[in-house]
Amino acid sequence: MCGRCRCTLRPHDVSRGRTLRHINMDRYRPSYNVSPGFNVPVVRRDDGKDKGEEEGVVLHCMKWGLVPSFTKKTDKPDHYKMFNSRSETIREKASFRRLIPNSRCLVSVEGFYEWKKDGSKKQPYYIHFKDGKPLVFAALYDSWKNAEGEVLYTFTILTTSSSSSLQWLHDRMPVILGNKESSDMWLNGRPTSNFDTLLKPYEEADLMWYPVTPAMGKPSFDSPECINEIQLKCDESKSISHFFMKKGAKGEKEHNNEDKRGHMKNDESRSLKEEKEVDIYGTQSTSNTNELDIKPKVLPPWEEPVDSRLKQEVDDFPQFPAGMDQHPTKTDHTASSPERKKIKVANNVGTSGSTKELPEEKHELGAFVYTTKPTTPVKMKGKGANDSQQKLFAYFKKN
DNA sequence: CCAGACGTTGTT
DNA sequence: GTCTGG
DNA sequence: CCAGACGTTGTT
DNA sequence: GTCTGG
Repeated sequence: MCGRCRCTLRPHDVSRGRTLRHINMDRYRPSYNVSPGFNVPVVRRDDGKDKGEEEGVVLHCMKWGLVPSFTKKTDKPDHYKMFNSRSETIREKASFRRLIPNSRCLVSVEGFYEWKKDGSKKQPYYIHFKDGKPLVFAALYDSWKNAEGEVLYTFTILTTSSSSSLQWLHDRMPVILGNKESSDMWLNGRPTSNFDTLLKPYEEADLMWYPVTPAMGKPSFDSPECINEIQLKCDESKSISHFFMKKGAKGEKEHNNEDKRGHMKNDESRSLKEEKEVDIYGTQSTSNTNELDIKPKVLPPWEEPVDSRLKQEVDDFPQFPAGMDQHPTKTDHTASSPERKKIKVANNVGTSGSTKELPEEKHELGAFVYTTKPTTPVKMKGKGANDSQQKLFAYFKKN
């Protein structure tokens, strides 16, 4: 994958010293935190037209995130939909297939970011070449004309499976053209060429990486700080262990049943700096074990845990029939009057209810009959929702 | 014939 | 634009 | 890709 | 969680 990168290169670096004709380069803004929708310089062929151009190659600033030429003129361009394209399937996909013969281009960046997922936690890493030279990505571009007649050039970065050394971080990586031969082939190859040999994971040992501040996750955070290496926090269990160690008596019961493998996993990096010593015994200084975030247990309604008492109450309800997604009304026909026990529940919450007229449908479930029909939505969360409603909301979120 | 799609990623 | 599906 | 929101009627 | 916005 490749959804964020650093491109602070000078135009001269992108064109590798060649003097190329510039197109829209005034739009280029170097950035440590480039995301889809940004203008990025790409190198592409410029055959056909002006014959006098050097090398038939231009340096063209385009927006990252492909908007196919057949996109409806009235549509709002969405650069996040196709900022990547799977190299394995570009020959099959209508949006990419037609670009392979004559719309290949090269994207040069100093490095890119990848987020490692650990359960619900995400840690960004910066990946770059050991010697700092630019990474050259294989890309495809297209142009689209909007309703005003303005032409928009966009590109998509090809992806492939990850190299063996990056597999731990992510299962996809951008297609990196690691030498002049391969980048020349992608740029200058004949329209009918088979480019399969280029569209492979980059397996050489000169790709390096290290963890960076999670603050760069915000697309507006553009600063050299994005690529500063950070010291990863210790493994959760270790931190907790230290927390208890400090408070409790030192000679007390040891926390021996913790996962002892955990802290090694989080320390993956391959950086220019000296190899870090592996802290096998967890005796590393606590100096970087920053303040433990002890959040007060005040959660917004949509994160509130289900109250066990109410959950029990709701669990007594039979499951909704499959496909029921309207606001059902439950009627307990075991009661003497059908109207006596009518409880409205909602399983699509947070929106103002459906207004379309739907026929009433009945679903029998044991002693109960569920009736689906458009009703005023039950307020389930936020200010104004009562306690019971919020708990119901939590319940339905869980199921 | 016309209508409709046309994409990747990840997965709490 | 071009392919697939009805 | 990640960040950020997640809400409305009627009127105390 | 899930949707929208950048």
